[in-house]
Amino acid sequence: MQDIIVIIGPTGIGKTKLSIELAKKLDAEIINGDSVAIYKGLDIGSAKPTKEEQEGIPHHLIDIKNVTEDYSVFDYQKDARKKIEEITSRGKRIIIVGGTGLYIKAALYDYKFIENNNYNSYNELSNEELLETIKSHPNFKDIELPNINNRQRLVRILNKLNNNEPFTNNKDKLLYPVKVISLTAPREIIYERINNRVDKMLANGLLEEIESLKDYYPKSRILNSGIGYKEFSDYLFKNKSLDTVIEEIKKDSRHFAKRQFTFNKHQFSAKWITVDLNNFNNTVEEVLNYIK
RNA sequence: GGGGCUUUAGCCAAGUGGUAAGGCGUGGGUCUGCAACACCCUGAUCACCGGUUCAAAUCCGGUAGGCCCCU
Repeated sequence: MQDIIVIIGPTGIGKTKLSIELAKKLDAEIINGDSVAIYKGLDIGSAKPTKEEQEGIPHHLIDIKNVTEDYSVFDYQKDARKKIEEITSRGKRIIIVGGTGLYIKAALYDYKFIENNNYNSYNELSNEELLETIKSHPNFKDIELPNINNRQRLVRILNKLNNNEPFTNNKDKLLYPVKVISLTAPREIIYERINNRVDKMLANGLLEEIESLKDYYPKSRILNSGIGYKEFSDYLFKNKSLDTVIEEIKKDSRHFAKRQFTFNKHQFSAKWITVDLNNFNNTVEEVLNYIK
């Protein structure tokens, strides 16, 4: 099997563009690695490539869910692995692109999840009590515990213990041959691009997209957590000003980009490439050289 | 020319005698079922000079910047 090309990097750095250029030259198909582009209708705010921008390259795992549906790493792991097999069997090369590091990592590495678990949110327990319950649980062994303030993770651990799920840690075991390209650029430039891109999204009709989704907000997890969407909740249902919302989206995107850097730096073993924003072809060439 | 107010980290800001809250931003980090998630860490001797005091960001005097009023 040929190496899977994986393209990661902070939001707004040009991952999508690079993936399409590469796909054209390598006769590859693209698997989306972005947790928001999974959803139908979230086009502008997720910076999903339009049909024209896709230039005829097959794109997978885009628009496969409705905003009212939930989707998780586990689902992605299954879907992505299935796509990898499928595309490989057709003899085509694969490019995985996206900003959701955990999704991509869980698909490529030997992360263990099991089917059908029961989930309890333990609303009646305080964080302290959660921690105590975990520590005194019969299945509790040497598990690394998260910070006590991290309720979300504590609840997950307790659920794992109850369901007797494995805690095996195979995060360094790769399942496929890969070449990971991690895109970077000076921080100030990325932040500037992010700010500009948000303005562009609004000019391209983000507000209309939001209005069209208004009815789904109450019961959609993704609309209340995705950057570029969640911030509009207060605009639609309270009356926060549009300007404030726009500033929040920019801020959240900048923070996100920073976290992506951290994740990519420590969770992947990658070839780091500084993007040439003045002449993107140089970057494409550089990546092609690396792949060959 | 006279009078009053003001000056705390990149920004906002609490603190009126016992040795500097907090928020934002920034930077760093964690990461196996919400991951565009959740969470952790991150900074100052308080404009400057001098005085009072065992002890001053806190009181007194002066200098400088800012704001306001009067002539």
